[in-house]
Amino acid sequence: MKANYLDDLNAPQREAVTTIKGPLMIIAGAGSGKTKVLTTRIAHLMNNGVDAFNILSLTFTNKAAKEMKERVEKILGGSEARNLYIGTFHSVFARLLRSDAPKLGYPSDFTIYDSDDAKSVVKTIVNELNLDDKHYKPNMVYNRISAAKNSLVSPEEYQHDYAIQQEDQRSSRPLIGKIYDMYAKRCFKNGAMDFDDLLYKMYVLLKGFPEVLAKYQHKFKYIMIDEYQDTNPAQYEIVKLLGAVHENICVVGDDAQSIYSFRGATIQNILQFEKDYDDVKVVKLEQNYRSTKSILNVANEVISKNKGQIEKNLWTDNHEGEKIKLIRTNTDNDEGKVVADTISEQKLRNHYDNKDFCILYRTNAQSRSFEENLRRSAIPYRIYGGLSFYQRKEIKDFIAYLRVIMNSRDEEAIKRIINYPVRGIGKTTIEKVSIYANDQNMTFWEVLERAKEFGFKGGTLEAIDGFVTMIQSFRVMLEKHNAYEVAVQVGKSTNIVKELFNDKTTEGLARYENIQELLNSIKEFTETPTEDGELLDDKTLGIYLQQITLLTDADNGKDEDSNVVKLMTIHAAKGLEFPIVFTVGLEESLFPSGMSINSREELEEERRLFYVAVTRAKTRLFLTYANSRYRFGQLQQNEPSRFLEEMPEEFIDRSYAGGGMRNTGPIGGGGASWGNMFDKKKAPAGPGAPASSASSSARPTPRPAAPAGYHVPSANFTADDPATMEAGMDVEHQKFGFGKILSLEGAINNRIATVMFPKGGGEKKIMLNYAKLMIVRNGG
DNA sequence: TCCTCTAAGAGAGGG
DNA sequence: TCTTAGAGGA
Repeated sequence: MKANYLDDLNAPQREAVTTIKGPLMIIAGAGSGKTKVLTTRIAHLMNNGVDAFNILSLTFTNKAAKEMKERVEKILGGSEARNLYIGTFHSVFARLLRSDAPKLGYPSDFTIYDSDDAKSVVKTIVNELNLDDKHYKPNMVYNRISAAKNSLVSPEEYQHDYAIQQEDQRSSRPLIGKIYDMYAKRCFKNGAMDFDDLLYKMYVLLKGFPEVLAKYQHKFKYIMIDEYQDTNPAQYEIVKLLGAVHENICVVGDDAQSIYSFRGATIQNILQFEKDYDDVKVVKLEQNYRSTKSILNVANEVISKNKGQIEKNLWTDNHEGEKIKLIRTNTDNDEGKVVADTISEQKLRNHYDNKDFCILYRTNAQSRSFEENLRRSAIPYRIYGGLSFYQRKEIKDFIAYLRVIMNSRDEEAIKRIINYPVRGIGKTTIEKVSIYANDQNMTFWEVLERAKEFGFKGGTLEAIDGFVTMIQSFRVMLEKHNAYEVAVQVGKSTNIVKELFNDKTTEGLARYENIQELLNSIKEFTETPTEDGELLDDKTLGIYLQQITLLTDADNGKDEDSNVVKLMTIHAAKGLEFPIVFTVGLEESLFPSGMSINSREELEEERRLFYVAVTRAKTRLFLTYANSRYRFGQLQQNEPSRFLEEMPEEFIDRSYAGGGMRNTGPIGGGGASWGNMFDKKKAPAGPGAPASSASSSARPTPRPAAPAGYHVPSANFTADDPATMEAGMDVEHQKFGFGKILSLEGAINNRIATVMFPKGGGEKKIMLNYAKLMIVRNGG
C-alpha cells in the first residue's frame, strides 16, 4: 500500500478518513473530493487492521460501486479489495437474500422483476378486479405500492392505516390497498421480488430472524453509505439494524443535491442523522476543486434560497473564470442552433474537444433540437438515458425465455413469450389459463403442463404442448450445458434469430444486432472468471439474469471516454463534471417543472436540481431559454425560469438575453463573431432593449401566419420603462397581446407585474426585466 | 388470431 | 411530436 496516502488530503478530508470508530457524517459539497475520501477511508480502515470481509460499502449505482472498487484496488494494490462488500443496496441485498430467501418462503433462485414486469402485474390485477385502468392507472398504482414498500408499510398495514386510506378515498381510489395485497401475493406465487422487495424483504428478514440479523451485524462491523441524502426509509432502517451493535456507520452526502424524492428518498435521513446516534462526528468537505469562483458563487447564491439546510460554505481556490452566459433565443430550434454553433466556436477558439461539452436538460423530450443541430454541424454526440439495452423489446423477449427456463413460476415472463414468435396461442387462451390457475390455485405453468386436462384441444392444445416441451428441453439441456449454449439453442429452436435475420428493415437489422450483442454478453459472462467471490462463485444462468436485471445502461460506460458531446438530463448528470456545460430550457413550467411548483418542498427540490446542473461545470457555463417552444405538438410561450432571477448579477453576462432578440449564432467567442450573430433582415429593436452592442439588432420574427392565440405586436411597439408602470394600466405584450396590469411587486429594478391578458391566456406574471410591456393607456 | 388504423396522453429514473 | 393502447376489420 502507498504509505503516504494521507498526504494528498486536505485537513477535513484527512479527518474524515482517519475517523474510524463511531457514527460519522461527511457532508461532501459538490466537487469536494467525495469519492477520494470514501476510497481512501476504506484503505485506511484496512491499513489499521480491519478485515476487508468486515467492511460493507453501499452505493446507489453500479457505476459508483465499480469506481469505488477500482480506486480502492489501486490504493491497496493487492487482491484484498476483492473481499470487500462494495455494491449497490439492491445488488448486495439480492445476494444476501439468495441464501436466506427460503426462510421467507421464496425460492433461492427467485426472479427479480424490473419495473416493467411489476407494472404489468399491477395491470393484470386491475383488470382482474374489473377496475377501470384509466382511473387506476397501473403506473400510478405501482408508484403507490412502491412508496408503501419504501416506507416499510405491509399490505395489511396499508389497508388499515387511517391516513393512507383517507388519502386513497380522497383520490377516489379506495382499492389500491386491495391491489397491493393481491400484487404482493401474486409476486410471491410467481417466486419473484421486485426492486423494492429487495429492500423490503431484507428488512423483514432482519426483523423477523434475530439469528440472521446477528450474523450480519457481526460480519459488517464497518458500514459506509454513499449519497445518503437519497436514501429512503427502508434503507435507513436496514442500515440502522445492521449497524446497531458496532455503530461504525459512516454516511456521506450533500443535502443540497437531494433530487430523488419522487422515488421515495427522504432528505430527512441526512438532516436528522445527528439525532439518530450519540456522539455523531460531522465533517464538512467545503473546498471545491472543480469549478471557477463565478460558477460556484452562482450555485451558492441560488441554493441559499432554500430553507432548512445543513449549514455549509462551499468555496474554491480556483480562479474567478468567465461570467456565466445567459442566452435567450426565440424558439427551441434556435436554442439548439445557438448551442451547436457555440460548441463549434469554442472548439475553434479555445481548443476544446467534443468530450468537454455537456448539454443538460430537465426532460428527455428536449434533446431533439440539440440532436438535429449537432448533426447538422457534424458534431458527434451521444445521448444518455432513455431506453436501456435491456429494456428493448427484443432483448426483453429473449431474456423472458431464459427467465422461464430458470423459474417456471415466472408468469410475467411466460406471458411475454408464450406467443412470441407467433405460435397461435392468443389472448383468449391466455385468459383461460389465467382463470384456471387462479381457480385451482396452481401456477400458470402448471396449467400449461396439464393443458389437456383443462379441456384445451385441437391446434391450441398442440401449440401449448409444443411450447411446454420446448421449454422443458431447454431445462434438460441446462443440466449439461452452460448458459451461453442454452441461449444459442433458444435462439435456434424458437426461430427468433432467423426471423430477425430475415427482416431486412433498418429496425429488423438493429434488432438482430442487439440479439447478437446479448448472446455475446452471455458468452462473455460464462467465460470470465467471477470477481465477486463468495456467493457468486458459479456462473449460472440465474446469476446472469440477476446481474443484468440489476444493471443499467449507465453502468456500461463503454463510451465513457469517447470524444463526443454528451446530452443528458440533469438527474443523470449527478456525480459527473464537464469543462463546459449548457443548461438549457430554463423556462417556467419546464424548469422548474410545472408539476413541481405547488409546494415549497417540490420547488426546493427543483432548485436543488438547478444547483446540481450549475455545479457540473468546471470552467464555462451557459444557461439558455427560449421565448417559445413546441411541446406536445403545440407552440408554447414560457416566461424565463424564476431561477434566473435568483442568480447574483455580478457573475452573469446577460448581454445575450435582451428583450426579444434573436440569438442564432455562436455565443461568447470573444466578440469577433458579432457580425454573423444576428439575422440582419430584422427590424430594429425598440428603445427597451438592453444597452449592449447587441441592442441595435433584432426582435422576434413576426410569424407569417399567426396561430390562434398568438399576438402579432403592433407596428409601433416599443417597450416602456418598467419603473413607470402602475396597476390599472392597459398594456401590450409582444406575445400575449393587450392586457391590464392588476398588480406590481418586487424591487424597482426587478419588478414583476401580474397582468390579465384576455386573449393571451389569462392572468400572467411578467418579469419586466425580461418581457417588455408597452403602455397603451394610463389607467385610473 | 392477426393486423392496421385512430386516439389519447405525455416527468425525472437507479436498481 | 411521438408513442402506445385499444378498437375493428380481414
